[in-house]
Amino acid sequence: MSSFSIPKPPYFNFQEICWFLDRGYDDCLHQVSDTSIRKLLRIENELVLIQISETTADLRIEVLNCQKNVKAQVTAFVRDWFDLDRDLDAFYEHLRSFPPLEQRIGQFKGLRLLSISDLFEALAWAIIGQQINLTFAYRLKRRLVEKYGEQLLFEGELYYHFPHFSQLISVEVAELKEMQFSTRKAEYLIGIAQSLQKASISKTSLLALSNTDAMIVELCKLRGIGEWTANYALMKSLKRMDSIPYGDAGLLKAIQLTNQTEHRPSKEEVTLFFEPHQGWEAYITFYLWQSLSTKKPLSNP
DNA sequence: AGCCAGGAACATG
DNA sequence: CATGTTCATGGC
Repeated sequence: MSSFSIPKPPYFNFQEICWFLDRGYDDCLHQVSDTSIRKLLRIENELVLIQISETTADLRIEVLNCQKNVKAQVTAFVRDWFDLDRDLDAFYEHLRSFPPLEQRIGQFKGLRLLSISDLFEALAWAIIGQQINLTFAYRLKRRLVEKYGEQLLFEGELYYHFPHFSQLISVEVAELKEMQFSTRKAEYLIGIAQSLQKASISKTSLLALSNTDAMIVELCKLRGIGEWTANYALMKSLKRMDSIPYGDAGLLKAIQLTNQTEHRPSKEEVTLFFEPHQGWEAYITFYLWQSLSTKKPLSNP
């Protein structure tokens, strides 16, 4: 087992991150305990199980199952996953000018936007989550991952990795329907896997575009991807800081709570809400989601 | 029991 | 262009 450290940036709250990752849902892609997070990575055709904990100044990374030197790749993954390179000082300085919003999300200082690096995983997770409650969405994701993903048995525990899109390209709709996917979700997932296989869309091609709006246009060409899904994927996978998942049920609820209005905001009101916050839309959305979850004590390992 | 969940496609007016 | 319907199950 190898281990190494990554220095914590200013404003880093490990506990807030653990809370976001473990908001009472059954996420099969990481395990959160009192003091550490475990996650299965895929690095150069190998499954690598890592455990992340914190010391005063550092994040401590332990590679649990692998002898190879994967420090560079694991470090890169964690930096991306935890968004460690973001300067949040500027964000919190900005929030000070907006008391109602700061009151709602200022308590989450040090929470960092948790990314989903793989574009297929981000899109698939968004499609699964369309219009259903999160409890059910996590259940569907688990069924998909257990059937088509990769797994590693370590010390009697099974750890899972999200399936690569190539695992879904020749799946039948009926197969997914058996797992209680709706026909549409099944069609969307398979179709998007096929689009990625054909390379008619890719993270690289999106990154080559100049702005978020152009990326949204490209993503929305795919069946099953509308404005919400496109923005969600841009926020979680490409880290477009100006992406806004318009229409998101949680976002609308949180904006209503922030503005203390009687009704859910219209799209115009959402645009108006974010108008003064250009460049921090994704972070504000992420923090607003966190503000909706009731924190529970972390479960024992 | 009924309504809404981290929506989108498709049909219709 | 604007509105209505459908999807599928869970939680409150």
